[in-house]
Amino acid sequence: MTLTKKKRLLFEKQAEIAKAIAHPLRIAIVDFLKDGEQCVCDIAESVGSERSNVSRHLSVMVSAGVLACRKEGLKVIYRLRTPCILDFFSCTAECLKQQLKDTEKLLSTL
Amino acid sequence: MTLTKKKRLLFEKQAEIAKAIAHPLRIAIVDFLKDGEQCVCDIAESVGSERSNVSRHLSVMVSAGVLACRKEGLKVIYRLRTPCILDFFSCTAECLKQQLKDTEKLLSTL
DNA sequence: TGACTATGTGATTATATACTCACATAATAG
DNA sequence: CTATTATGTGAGTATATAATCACATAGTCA
Repeated sequence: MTLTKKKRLLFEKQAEIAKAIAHPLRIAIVDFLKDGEQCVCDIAESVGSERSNVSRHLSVMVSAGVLACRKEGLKVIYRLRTPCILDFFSCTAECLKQQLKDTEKLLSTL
Repeated sequence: MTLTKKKRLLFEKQAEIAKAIAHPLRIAIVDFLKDGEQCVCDIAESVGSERSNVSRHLSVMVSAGVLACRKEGLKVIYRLRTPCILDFFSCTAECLKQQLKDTEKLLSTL
């Protein structure tokens, strides 16, 4: 137990944000929202899942502070709250590239 | 089902990477490793958890491609494999700031 | 008002994950 | 060889998460 309470709390918050995008469907949602806000029904159609399920995923991401939403008539429109979330995508790309590179290096020694 | 197989696979990989850091202890580990590689025993002491538990968390992160490791005598030394993972930390900071800002805005209307 | 549409939620079930303990493995030193 | 240390793993339990279905709510329009 060498972590301070402050750090511990920060790490929990950070983990909550990471958790909020740690699901293929939620990644798909974030990807879909990168070009602008969308309603639940369009999001559901885009990612190919039930509305009730999508609605739950959306609320998780709102709770974590990844998404924000507003009502517009019958619809609820969701949007990314911080564009930096998209940086995560380029990092994952780098991770996957690095994985590929390491695999190639391993294979070349055989 | 409007997602292509290719996108679906990519989103799964990305989610796996996100999952790999979506835990307070794993965030703590990544934070500890930002200044350089470390062995399991030192990591365990730093984050304040059992070695067996830490070992499991480490293997999850290696599988996802977030960490890499090497043996050195009795010890196994872990390190971040892609520095961009640390960018996630600044993004979460931005998310938390934004949350605070929104809360303040809400309170000011009362 | 009633019909319709979009969204959210309760309850259930299935699955995944985390933690602990005891034990196994591997490297090293004597 | 034995003892020691660092690490990893199997099994069990507890908890968290996801998906589905049925239903509730809220806004719109005739």
